[in-house]
Amino acid sequence: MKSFNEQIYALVRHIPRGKVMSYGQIAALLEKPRGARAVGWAMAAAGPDVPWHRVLNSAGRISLRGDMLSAHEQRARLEAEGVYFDAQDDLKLRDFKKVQWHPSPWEVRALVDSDDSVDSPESPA
DNA sequence: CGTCTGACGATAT
DNA sequence: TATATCGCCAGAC
Repeated sequence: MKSFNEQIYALVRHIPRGKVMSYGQIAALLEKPRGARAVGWAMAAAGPDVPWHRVLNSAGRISLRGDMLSAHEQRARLEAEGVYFDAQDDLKLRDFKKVQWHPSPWEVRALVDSDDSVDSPESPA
């Protein structure tokens, strides 16, 4: 059984381009309904192969880490995938519900189990 | 080990 | 509807 972190990365790696998910949603799909904060922690330590920018909070808004730079980069990456932001709140998605990915629980387990990627930079070929 | 921290989230005010 | 609080999980010390 993969660790919670590994499962998180495996799932996030499979979020389709132009789609997003919330921290709590990811935790719930991995059978830890109250593990949203842990997901955020995992994103902070995510490697370059993890599309961390496709993960937002439950309000469909970018969560800040203190500096605004990372938030700005996250927004830029999402816009590059065709995701639009609210004109009133530049960190909030315009149509969060429409771009949110809703994989079924069994689909999630299947892709998490089949994902053999590892977090370390040196993945065995 | 116990304690504190944080890219969260639901509830109470 | 907009803050303030409190609970949770994995890690860092």
